[in-house]
Amino acid sequence: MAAGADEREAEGREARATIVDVARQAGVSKSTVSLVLSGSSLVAEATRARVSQAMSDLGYIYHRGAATLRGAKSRVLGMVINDLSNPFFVEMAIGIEEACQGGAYIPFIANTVENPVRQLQVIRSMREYGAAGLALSPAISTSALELKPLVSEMPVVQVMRRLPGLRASVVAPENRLGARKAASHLIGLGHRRIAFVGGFPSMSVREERLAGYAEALDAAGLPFDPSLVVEAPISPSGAAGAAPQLMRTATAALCFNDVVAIGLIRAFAALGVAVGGDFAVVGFDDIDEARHIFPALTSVAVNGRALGARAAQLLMRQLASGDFTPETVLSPTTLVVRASCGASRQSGVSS
Amino acid sequence: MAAGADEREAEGREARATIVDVARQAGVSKSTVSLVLSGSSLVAEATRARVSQAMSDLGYIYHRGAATLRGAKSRVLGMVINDLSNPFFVEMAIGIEEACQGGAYIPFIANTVENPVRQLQVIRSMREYGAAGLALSPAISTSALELKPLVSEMPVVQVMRRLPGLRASVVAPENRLGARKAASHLIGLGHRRIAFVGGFPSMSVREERLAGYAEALDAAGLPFDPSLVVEAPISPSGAAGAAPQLMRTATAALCFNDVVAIGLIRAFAALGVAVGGDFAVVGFDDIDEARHIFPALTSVAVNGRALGARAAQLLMRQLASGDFTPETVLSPTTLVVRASCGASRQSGVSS
DNA sequence: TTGTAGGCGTTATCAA
DNA sequence: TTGATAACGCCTACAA
Repeated sequence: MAAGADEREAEGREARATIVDVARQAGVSKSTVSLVLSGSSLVAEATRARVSQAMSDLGYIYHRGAATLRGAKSRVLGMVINDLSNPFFVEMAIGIEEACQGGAYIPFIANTVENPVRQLQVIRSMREYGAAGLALSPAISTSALELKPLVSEMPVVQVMRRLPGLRASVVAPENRLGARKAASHLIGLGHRRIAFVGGFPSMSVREERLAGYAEALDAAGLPFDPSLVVEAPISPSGAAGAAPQLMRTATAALCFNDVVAIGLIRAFAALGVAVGGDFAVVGFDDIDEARHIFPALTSVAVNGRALGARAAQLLMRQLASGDFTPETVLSPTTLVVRASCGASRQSGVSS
Repeated sequence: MAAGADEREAEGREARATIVDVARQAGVSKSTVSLVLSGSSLVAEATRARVSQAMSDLGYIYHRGAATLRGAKSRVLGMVINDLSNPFFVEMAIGIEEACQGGAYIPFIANTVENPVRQLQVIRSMREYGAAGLALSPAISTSALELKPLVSEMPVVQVMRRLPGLRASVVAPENRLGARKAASHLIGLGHRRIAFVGGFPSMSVREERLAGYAEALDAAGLPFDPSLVVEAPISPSGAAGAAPQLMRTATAALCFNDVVAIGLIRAFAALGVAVGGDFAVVGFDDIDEARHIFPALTSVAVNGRALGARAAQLLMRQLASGDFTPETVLSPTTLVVRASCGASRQSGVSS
């Protein structure tokens, strides 16, 4: 008895123990071990204990590949995130993780670094390994066409960003409304030449925020001046390049997001422009640093953690029901006013 | 012919296509398809093209579970990270990812949120899914004993932190030397009551940095005063609690890391203490924000990205050679002097 | 409550 | 250069 185990211990590098080994060690059949593994109530308590003991004696590791082959359900969710160096997406990822823990799913993260090719690889890998579903924050200039065959028959929730051609759920903030609120606030403070800074035309989130910006101008009877819409990479340094131009052509900037806004504030500081006084800056997302930078950044709060949690919940609900019909969830935003927009000017302006 | 495919298209929810389906569609045997999949040069170019066409026609997805069952090697590396909300570990993760791309491995990240139980789950999952190796930055108060059986027969590289009882490679910065340099710098600036702030005794990294701090005091003939060693959670708010006490008992603080140091600077700002003037603060890691906070933070630079890259390279080398003998790699640190330590005091002090 | 007998999709071995 | 066949470890019947 237990000859297999002895053999194994004799050799240096032992082969992975299987349920057959465990069964032999515990003196039961492999079916019984399988029942123990699946937590069935059909097994006698004493038997279960013996089997568990055998498993830890042998260092048994469940072989999920074999299990999914036979049709078992996977408890793994893939999180495909475009840019983990942006704290907002880290918050979102943490929100997804927290929600998964409650639902007994286990999320694996992959960071695509805004690289569509890498994103393709990563999603393919996750499918190959049998992920049950996908939470996807697509990389910039992702092709929905390329993604489609990879994600068929699998529940996918797009978080934050959305791909126009992809038939999949969406969980996103109300970008248009949020941007409109922010721009209206700036207009209310007396600004007439307000720039929109950051991002590139292909980005859906930017289109939405830009639309809100345009709406606010329109509602106030202000002209939409294309020269005030400044494209720039979504990075602190990306915004810096735009600063010299902005200080000449505008009195305020609504930034694509906080990363851009923070870059702009730093660039202005270097140029000797007093943000909050000479120039108003508003961001989007309200990441943690917005509170701490000087001057504190006025921003449209999105709550990435809640957004991620909602996405995970939707995903798990679809997994549980087996109904993958796409849904769209928009979550509201709040304008958080701080010093960077020079709210103190308000009285002066309204006079 | 191709009846299976027709059937499939007739039904709504089709089953996953297998190599048998592909073989039928391409008019070859499944062995040939397998050869194409593994990139064998034995297959005629025309055959390969036909098979590839069939695969994309059917939306074929490789079933890695079945493959590993049969003994194929996995190209997945597990990255188990303790805290992604600390930018330093994000940098480290990005470094690992970048290095993996070069080596054709694909890394999946799991964030354990400093929770050893979750860490156990996550590592178990990665093993179950057949990860080839593990880059592990252990959660606080991880039990090496519990981890051991989970990671046997698998190459593991510990990054940044190390578990005393675990027989696995280590890639870490020279914490002791770095802390010693930082403390010596403060002593050189004339400080005599220097606190060490943040972390808890069980953490290996803290022990090393604390040792360097003690060495510097000793070398300068200063006493080691346990009341100046302040425990605190590794978070911005954790350090804040210590601030009132510190402003009474010390003139400088060497912080466990930048997150703590930044929290301390903010707390001091709220208390009206001028950091860099009344009080000197030094951090560790040199995260991006250290440059940008006011006053700019003096910090011991670690270069998380390089650290991560080195860990990944070590892991991939071990995977390639099959020799998992533990190695230890220590990478040097640099003290980056900025305003928060009040370097301007230097002349005054040396006089 | 436990045991027996396939079969899942893939790869390796051998034969053609 | 390609095809047939036997595992791999697990799960689901069904039988005992």
